[in-house]
Amino acid sequence: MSKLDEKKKKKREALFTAAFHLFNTKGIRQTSISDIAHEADVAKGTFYLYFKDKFDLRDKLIASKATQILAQATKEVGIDLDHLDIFPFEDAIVKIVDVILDRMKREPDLLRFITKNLSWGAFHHMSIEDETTPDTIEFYEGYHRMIDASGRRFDNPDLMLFMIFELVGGCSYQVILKEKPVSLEELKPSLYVTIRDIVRSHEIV
Amino acid sequence: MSKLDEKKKKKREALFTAAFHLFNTKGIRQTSISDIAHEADVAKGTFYLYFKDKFDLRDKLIASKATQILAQATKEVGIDLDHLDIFPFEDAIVKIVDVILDRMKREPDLLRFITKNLSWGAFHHMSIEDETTPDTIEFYEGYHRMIDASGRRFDNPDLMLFMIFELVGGCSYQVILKEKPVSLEELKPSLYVTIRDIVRSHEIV
Amino acid sequence: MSKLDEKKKKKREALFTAAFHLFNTKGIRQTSISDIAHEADVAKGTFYLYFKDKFDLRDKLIASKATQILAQATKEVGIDLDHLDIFPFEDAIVKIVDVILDRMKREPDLLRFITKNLSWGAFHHMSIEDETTPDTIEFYEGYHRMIDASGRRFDNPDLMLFMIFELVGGCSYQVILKEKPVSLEELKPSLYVTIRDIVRSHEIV
Amino acid sequence: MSKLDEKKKKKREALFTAAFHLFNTKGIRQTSISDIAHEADVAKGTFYLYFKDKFDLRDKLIASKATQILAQATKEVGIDLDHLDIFPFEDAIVKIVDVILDRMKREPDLLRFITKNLSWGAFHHMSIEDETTPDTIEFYEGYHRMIDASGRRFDNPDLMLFMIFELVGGCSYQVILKEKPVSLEELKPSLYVTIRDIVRSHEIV
DNA sequence: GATGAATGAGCGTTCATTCAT
DNA sequence: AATGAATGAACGCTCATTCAT
Repeated sequence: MSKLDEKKKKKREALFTAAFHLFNTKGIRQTSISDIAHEADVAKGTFYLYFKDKFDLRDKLIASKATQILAQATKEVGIDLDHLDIFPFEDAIVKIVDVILDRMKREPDLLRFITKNLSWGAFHHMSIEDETTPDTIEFYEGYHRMIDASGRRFDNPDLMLFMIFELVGGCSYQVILKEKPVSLEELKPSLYVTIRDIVRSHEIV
Repeated sequence: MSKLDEKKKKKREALFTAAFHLFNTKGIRQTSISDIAHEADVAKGTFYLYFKDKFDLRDKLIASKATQILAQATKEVGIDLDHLDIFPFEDAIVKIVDVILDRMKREPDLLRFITKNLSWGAFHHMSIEDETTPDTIEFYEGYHRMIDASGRRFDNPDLMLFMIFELVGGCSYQVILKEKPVSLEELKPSLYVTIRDIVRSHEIV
Repeated sequence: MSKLDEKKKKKREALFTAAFHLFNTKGIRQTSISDIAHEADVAKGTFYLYFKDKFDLRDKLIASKATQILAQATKEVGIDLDHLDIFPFEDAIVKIVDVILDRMKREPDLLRFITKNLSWGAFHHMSIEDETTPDTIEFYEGYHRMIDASGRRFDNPDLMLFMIFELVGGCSYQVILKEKPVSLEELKPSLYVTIRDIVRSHEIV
Repeated sequence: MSKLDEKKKKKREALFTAAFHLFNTKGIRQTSISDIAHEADVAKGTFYLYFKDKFDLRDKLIASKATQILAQATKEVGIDLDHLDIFPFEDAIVKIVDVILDRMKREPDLLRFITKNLSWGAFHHMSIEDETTPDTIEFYEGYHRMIDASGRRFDNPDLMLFMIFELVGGCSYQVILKEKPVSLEELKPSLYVTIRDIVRSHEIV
């Protein structure tokens, strides 16, 4: 990568960082492009060299963050697709969710930002675009490979994932950020039982 | 109610209707107070006699709509709190959800508007404020009375409701509005099985 | 007219005056709406209550000025439509042109502003809109009445007027503002001869 | 001419062509230097190596186009300055105008562009600058040579040319582009009669 | 000479809010 | 209570111009 390209990457990164901070601090609506540029230490016009507008930036930011979270969680769990029998499928899913929830607990800003904006649709079609990094694996693909490796059959794996996704997403926001109606540690057992129920109820025996 | 009070009620209603229409048509951000006043056929200044600002109106609109939906659904299902044994508790919940989902299917605007904004927190603390009408029953209270009447015991009824709420809310948005990843009719069986699973897993036997 | 309407009229007038001055001083391109509002002593936002944008104002200004000039000139010449035989048709036209040229000489700003923008098309279709004042007569109509009253016949009165119009308009700009290639007094005889030639060449004998 | 000079000429030409196209398509005001550079396939910075700004380019473009039109028309008419008696002076002028009008009819973009911007002053002082090509003759000079060759005397040849110029310029714009108030073919006879009238009225007998 | 990333002043426009009527 | 003209801060965005490469 040339020196100039590196500098461009830096600027883009700076805008990302600044925007993420401001979106979380003041909310997206109260954050002006001026604010972002100022915080990123670039001129206002520079913003427009990288993003169409505030919402373009937001979308790219979400895609980038969400992909990264999923990739990192999957990696951290250390699933071995070749020996998934040791590791029952449900356990793998629950573990990934657990890792993600813990991370969200540590980084509530990330949660606040992601949950408000990420949905199944966005996720499903998320073209990881130019945010792809070497260690990014496409989560959705990985999920299907996990199912194949598990040797089990499900009537509608997409629906199954979707329901887990929405359940986890919906619950975690309230619980982690407001501790309402219960704390995260209180939620987990119930949540994981339900995840297992969802998996079980979709299995074809 | 005096003539004047009636006229005021009308203005307020007109503002509600106009706002609901515009929020759904152009989105809340692109809707100005000017737009709302214009569509409601009142002067701009009049808006401020009824609402603090656009978001005040939105919040009151949500509370009003959500309460009304829940109340109407509960009523339509015709639960007899004195004979809930005839009517197993899970069936009551599922029925209510079913009625709501069907209504949302018919009124996607309502869904779009509500889901984007309503969450457990909002719901739980929803001060029904001045929107209460004689036939509005507080859903949350009703829920607890249903549990009492069922004669069964649950470890954390609030958490149980919360999980059902988030699951249904999260899934319905995507499914009804985008038919992704499945159609509403395909979702229902899985969803209802999971709701029953949630109820069962919270029961103390 | 109510007091409020009067105030509105004043504001509009102030914007007109300010814009006319600035357009002539700095040119239309270099004049910002901010400038106009500032000079008119109104807030920037007020501008938009009266005009769509700078060019809307310009168009209305042109229509207003042009109509007024033509009306005033026609009036000043004191043509008696009932006794146009005393006053040969050519003489009437030349007299009107003469009055206008003299006025333009006195008010070069007006010339600068009008000539750059006014053309046959604009003139012909000039809906005098809301600029109409009691003493404004539609020049175009008046022209046709003059022809009728003259008792003479022309093959294409519109073309005749058009040619005179373009000739006078084109020549006057350069001559009055730059005194190139001749002075106004040197131009007049040639110009009037040509106007008479144009009239003569269109007459059906 | 060296290879490098040729390349430079090409760039300049490309900028001219791009600008002419864009000025006609979107209007001069809506055309940015960025647009021009992009369409000409050169970098934005390169623009400044050839022109001071947008208006510098425009002026040079006008000069170039106008000169070329006049030169080409004069050439096409094939006036023989040594035998102008065969070819009465009026006929020469009318012929040149005729050739130009026909060309404008075929290339309305050219007309739109030229007329809006060219006037006697611009023309008279048009320093043909670096646009001169071997076959370009200075029209203004040529005009005076034509008069000399005709053996006739005029009181003010410059004024005469000026009036013809403004008359033709003013009329052609409306007529060719809008066909108002008459078509080009309907205009021509009247226009040519008036041109001859102008010439005659300036002749010293 | 050519490039195009970066700049930042400046523009048009919107709009919540006020207040005299 | 109702109005809607007036305000002016604030915003998104453009773009001519510069300059390091």
